[in-house]
Amino acid sequence: MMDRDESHIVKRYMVDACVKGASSCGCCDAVGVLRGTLFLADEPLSMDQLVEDTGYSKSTVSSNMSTLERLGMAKRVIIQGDKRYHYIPVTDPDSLKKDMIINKREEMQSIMVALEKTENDLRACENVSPATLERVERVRRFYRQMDRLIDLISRYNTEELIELLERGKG
Amino acid sequence: MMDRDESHIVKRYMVDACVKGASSCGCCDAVGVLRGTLFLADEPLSMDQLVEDTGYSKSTVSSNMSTLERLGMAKRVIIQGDKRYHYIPVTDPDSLKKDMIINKREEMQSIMVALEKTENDLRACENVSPATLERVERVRRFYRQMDRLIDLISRYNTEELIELLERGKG
DNA sequence: AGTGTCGTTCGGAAATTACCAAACGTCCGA
DNA sequence: TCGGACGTTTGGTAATTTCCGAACGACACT
Repeated sequence: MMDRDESHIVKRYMVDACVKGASSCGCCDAVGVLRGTLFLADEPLSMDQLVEDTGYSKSTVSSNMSTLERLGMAKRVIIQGDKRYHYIPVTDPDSLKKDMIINKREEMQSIMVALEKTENDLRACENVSPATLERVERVRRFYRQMDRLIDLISRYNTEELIELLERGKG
Repeated sequence: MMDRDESHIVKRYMVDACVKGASSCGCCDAVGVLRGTLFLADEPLSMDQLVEDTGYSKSTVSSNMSTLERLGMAKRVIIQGDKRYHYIPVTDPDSLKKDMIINKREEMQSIMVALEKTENDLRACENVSPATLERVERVRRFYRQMDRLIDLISRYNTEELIELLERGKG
């Protein structure tokens, strides 16, 4: 039998996992804690409940819930007869994959833009070694390829992709 | 004609791009600056040169170059008749992809381990709602799928993947 | 062994970030 | 139009992170 203290221990793993995941996207711990809490809740949580469950202040919860929303990891829902917001975790695999890819892609593209500018500037520059230019070109090709790949990946759902790649491997 | 000041401006884009990329893997700015500098160098750079070019201290360069190495973005090379280390940027697409994937995969797996523990603990727990358990299961399935997918992706090189997916799309 | 050159590690300072409490704006019902 | 319940924004503070200089250890050459 599991009492309340033990249930906190259960939460630990989930929260830790989410914190780890969050910090690897450059998010602060609070984002992970909130996501983990949301996952293990029996029902949509209001901000007050999140404040109580996590121990963070209202302002911290508010701002971090918006980043969680922006990342596509949580959603607001309306509860009938309650004017407060309530949050649910996003668990649908295809949504999660989609947002994961969208975020990664934006990253890629901003790097690509910078690489493009660099390449142009280098070409306009006289005393630059061909090797350097070649190197920048190569990296840019890499990012362009990865971007293309991510685009293609986004057009399939996960099962399709796995099947396609397993088949292709033969 | 481009003088030294203008060449610094050229560097800016590249360095900025790398800084952005670095911070999205949770690395500090110095990692990005060092990578960018390495990309635009005409030859392998010693630590002293990196210190001079970036303005960082020797200790900062040293520690951040090891993370750059760990991430597979830079490599040490031996220059004949010079006992100092020299660094070159990794620009080979397949190496870059491989390391990108390895890092992502380690991330995934540590999350999966935590999710597995959570799921087991939840099963051992009496008063947990089926909906919660279902939610955790779903997320775990997602990460398992993504891990499988990443594994498959790592078995192809980028061109093969792009071709396969373009063909599959039909 | 002694000396000089490298690279890493360590402790403290500076800068950045996360967090909180309070003030603020907004929406709804009275 | 007022009052109350919510959520967001804003300064200030505490904690973390980054960075530097100094000390240290390793290696090669004498």
